[in-house]
Amino acid sequence: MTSAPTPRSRRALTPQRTEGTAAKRTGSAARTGRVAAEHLPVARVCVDIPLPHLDRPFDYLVPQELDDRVVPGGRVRVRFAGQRVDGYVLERVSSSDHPGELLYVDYAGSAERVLDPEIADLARAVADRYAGTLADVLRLAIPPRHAAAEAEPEPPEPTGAVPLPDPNAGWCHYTAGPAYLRALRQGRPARAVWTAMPGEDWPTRIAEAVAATLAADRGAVVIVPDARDLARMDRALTRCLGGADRHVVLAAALGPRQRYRRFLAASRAARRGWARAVVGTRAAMFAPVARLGLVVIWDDGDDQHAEPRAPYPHAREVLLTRAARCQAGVLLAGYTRTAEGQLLLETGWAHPLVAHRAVLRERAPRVIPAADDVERERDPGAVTARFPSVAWRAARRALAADTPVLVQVPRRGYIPAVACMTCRTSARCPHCSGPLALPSATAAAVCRWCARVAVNYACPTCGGRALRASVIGARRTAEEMGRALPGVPVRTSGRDEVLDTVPGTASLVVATPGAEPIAEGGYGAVLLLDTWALLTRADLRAGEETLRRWLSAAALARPASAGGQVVVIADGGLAVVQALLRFDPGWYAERELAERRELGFPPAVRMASLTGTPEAVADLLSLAELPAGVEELGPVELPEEDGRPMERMLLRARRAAGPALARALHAAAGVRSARRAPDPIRIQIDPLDLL
DNA sequence: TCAATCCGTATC
DNA sequence: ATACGGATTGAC
Repeated sequence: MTSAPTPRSRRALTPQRTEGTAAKRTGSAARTGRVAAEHLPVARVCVDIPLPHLDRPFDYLVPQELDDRVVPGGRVRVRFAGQRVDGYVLERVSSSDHPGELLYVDYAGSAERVLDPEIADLARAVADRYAGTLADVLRLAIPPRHAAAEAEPEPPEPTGAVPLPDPNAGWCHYTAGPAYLRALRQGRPARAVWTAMPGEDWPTRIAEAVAATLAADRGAVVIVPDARDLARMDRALTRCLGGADRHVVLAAALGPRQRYRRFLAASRAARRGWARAVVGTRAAMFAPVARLGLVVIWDDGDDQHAEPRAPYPHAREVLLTRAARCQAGVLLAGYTRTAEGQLLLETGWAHPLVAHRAVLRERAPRVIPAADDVERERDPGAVTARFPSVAWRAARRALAADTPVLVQVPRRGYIPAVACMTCRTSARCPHCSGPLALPSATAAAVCRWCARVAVNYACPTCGGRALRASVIGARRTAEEMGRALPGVPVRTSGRDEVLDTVPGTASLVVATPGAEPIAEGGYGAVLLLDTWALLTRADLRAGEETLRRWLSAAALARPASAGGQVVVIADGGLAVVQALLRFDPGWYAERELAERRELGFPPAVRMASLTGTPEAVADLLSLAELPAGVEELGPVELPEEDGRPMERMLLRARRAAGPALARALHAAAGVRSARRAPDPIRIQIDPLDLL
């Protein structure tokens, strides 16, 4: 091309090309002697480069010899800015709008269509929502290629009808339960927030919902937090779907080959139009499924559902987006209800599925709150001191009845939070409602969000002026308790070793939250210890999270009629404890959401956090054309990284301004990366850890 | 007047 | 990230 004064405008007049001319204007083609494919010679490619300003398709010519391997959704290798990079073919088109010469696609390994069109579309939407790039999302969505797995033979299409679930088996105990199953059976996009009752066999209930969906010849995606839940879900699906050939289990932990193999199985089934179920941990939220009719997420409050890699999407949000785009049903499920679930109910987008009160009373264990007296904290080492007599009584009673006892102990390493010395209300910034921190024993409290110093802080609840950082740290109590209860077998289940199940006989099971084994017939007693550590976590979601953990442990107890007791060592006046006592997480979620509305926290608002060096954060902010009404909080200092100071800034916007906020941040990041700004910035939308 | 270097911009 | 073009600088 000769240099024109305004090449862009001149080239814009160039008419759309046919395949022949497209090939001719490529100089490199003449040199290499390559010829473009006759039909649809242009491939629009998403190159695997994470730079925000390159987050758009690039066009390449398809050489004749690769005609049948450069397929929409396939992988290719292309030259980009002088380097060879991988990319995905988004589509094949007859001509390009690109004014310059097109390069040829270098290489296409196989014609396997790993990027389903629905997923490409979803990935774009997710990237937009999270101010990220399509390439980053595709990296989360598509496992790395493993060539050997592509050559393996495919299983045949399963034959025979899916057994129909009985809507009166388990779902009849929930308001609108049978109607929900019926709607799925008819292929309607029924959306529900389900609060499972204690003792519920939730994998079976979910499997029934999946069976109803498959019976309507639509597909389903089920996401669970961890491998243990995945194994349970797999078993339930095998049982309810009359075999293992109608669902695919996906998990990152499988290893590269198995992982790619399973992904291919799902992908090929979807391409053939076989309605199937995919079940997995969070990466499976992007698995291709034909005619998606239902998305399910179990325990959507579990932080395992938040992807730690850019652009940090949350499985709940991805699935909701996906369902909305596909007209699919939704089942947001858990023993508890998140504020996000509550919001879906209050906007009328989803319906509640809650247990009928009478059944709940029948199934629930008895919950006994035991006062958490301040005295004990002076002597945290002594088990007996941490362990009120009510708890000992409940434990001994359960053991005497030859039933197991579950002891839930928080994990170590919670960040100390600041609370009122007198009434223990968490201390919040009077200006922005962020959490306060005590930099040192003598210094005044500082807001972790807006960095304002809270001088003369007064507790809004009791007027107290003294603050203290709660000293937290859960000790392993297993041996000590074992010593106190001689002759009783003691088991532990935690990070290092997670037990799936324990026998229904007298034993002591000490577990950290999320690692509680299921006991045959249920636990005779569940003891919730060191609850102070959970309740005062320096986390906005401390209350919700505490209830979630308590309920998942309490749900494993026997019904009160069979002697099941739950002892929670906390003040019975606290709302969280009240919610546990009444087994009413819906009530708590209402309060929680109302409070977040008042304080301006997600999901009532959209938040964005910007993390980086102070210069980088300031630079990004100066470039970003933020929508009107965005509130800037901070910045606050973070610990140094590689000897460089780091800070974090929060942006608060109305939910409706969320897309515009993400767009503005992505655009600003694009400008920065285009001019090779040295320090990167992490942009997170609605991050879980809003400290 | 020419080469070495810097800066900005595009990457198909 | 490179890669390239145009502007800028500095030595002949």
